[in-house]
Amino acid sequence: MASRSDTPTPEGPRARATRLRRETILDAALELFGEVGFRAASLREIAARAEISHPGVIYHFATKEELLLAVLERRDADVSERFHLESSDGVTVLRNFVALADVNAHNRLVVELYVTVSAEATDPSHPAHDYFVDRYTRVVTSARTALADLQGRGLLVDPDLDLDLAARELVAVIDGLQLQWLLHPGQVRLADGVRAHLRRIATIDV
Amino acid sequence: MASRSDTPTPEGPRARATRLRRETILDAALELFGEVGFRAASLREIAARAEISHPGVIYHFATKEELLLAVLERRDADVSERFHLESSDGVTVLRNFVALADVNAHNRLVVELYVTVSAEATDPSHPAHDYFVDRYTRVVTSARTALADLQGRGLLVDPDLDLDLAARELVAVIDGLQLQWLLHPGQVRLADGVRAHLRRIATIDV
DNA sequence: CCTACCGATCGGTAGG
DNA sequence: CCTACCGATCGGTAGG
Repeated sequence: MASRSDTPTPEGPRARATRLRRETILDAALELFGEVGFRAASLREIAARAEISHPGVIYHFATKEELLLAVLERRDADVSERFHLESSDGVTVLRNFVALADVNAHNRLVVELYVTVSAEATDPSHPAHDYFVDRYTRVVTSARTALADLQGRGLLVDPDLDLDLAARELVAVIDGLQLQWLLHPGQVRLADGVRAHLRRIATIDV
Repeated sequence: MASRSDTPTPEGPRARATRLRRETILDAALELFGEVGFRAASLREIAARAEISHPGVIYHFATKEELLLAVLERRDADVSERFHLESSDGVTVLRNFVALADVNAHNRLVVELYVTVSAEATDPSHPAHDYFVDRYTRVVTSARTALADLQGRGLLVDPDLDLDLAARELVAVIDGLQLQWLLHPGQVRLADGVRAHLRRIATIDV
């Protein structure tokens, strides 16, 4: 059985060194996957950035594919820890969408990773294809549930709003603005764009 | 001087064969660039799909980079021939955005190409980086000009709409929905999403 | 976690 | 527009 998170097993110096090394590799991989995508990224370049040999990377992550999934899962864990996109209060969820856009606007590497790899993963043979199909199902469902909550509370500008369409539009605005933000840095206001979109749909403060 | 387009120089059988061969190569390249991106696409695989040797591809397009730009330019020429995104009538321009989304919804290969390569090209070292930076400047400007026209004619829901933000949002909705459409085919209504977005902004029929 | 290595594949060139 | 070839680079393995 795993140790409780409030009384973790003490981490020895060896385990700590391994964990830090893995973090360094994940940092380098996130960076390169974002720059050139998964397929064009080489383990040797990731290894060089992590200051390790390329079989050293494979010692920690058995395959390049496993490394990509580890990068994505680490990021997911980080986001679900800091944001609550599963709350039952729709207003909270929508505010968290804006807050997440705001955080992303200060983390170009993460935005590059998601924009580049999600696009690459539209191909069914891509190793992260299933991951992104599931991810978008979850995110769109979360947006739809939030909007339905607002609809029930009379907080929508148009009470007959097409919730499926609107949920996908909200997610689309976030993704599309991120792409433009990468192409035209300094000219795109990520969080403002999402906020403006939400204000047009709901009579809430975001 | 080039021959007038209404009285073209007669095309000999040799020139015709060359043109058709180039079209075949461009078709194969569009397909593979869309599937795996520019960097991961190989000239050998493109050549195989065009049923030619890979030096044969290079005979027609000197480098892989030149081939990518030729694919994008052919597509641009096709779109600017069939749609008028530079009209001075804002309503026409916005209707053409919807019509273009509708056409794209029947051409998965083209959507894959733009979603995948535009994301990949956010990297400044990508051969199509400048192309996409310019392209988005043009498209966003076109949307902004159209919205400004509507504003002047009192056709906006919110007369104080932030035009820069709204123009980028419109383009973002189109791009974001295309990504979702590739990930969740059959569940995303591309043209409907763009139409719904426009109806929320302007009091026009689209 | 390193060095040395494997077979496969890459973009592009030479020569015809 | 083909065949044959070049040097470079790839993901992953063997052995320590």
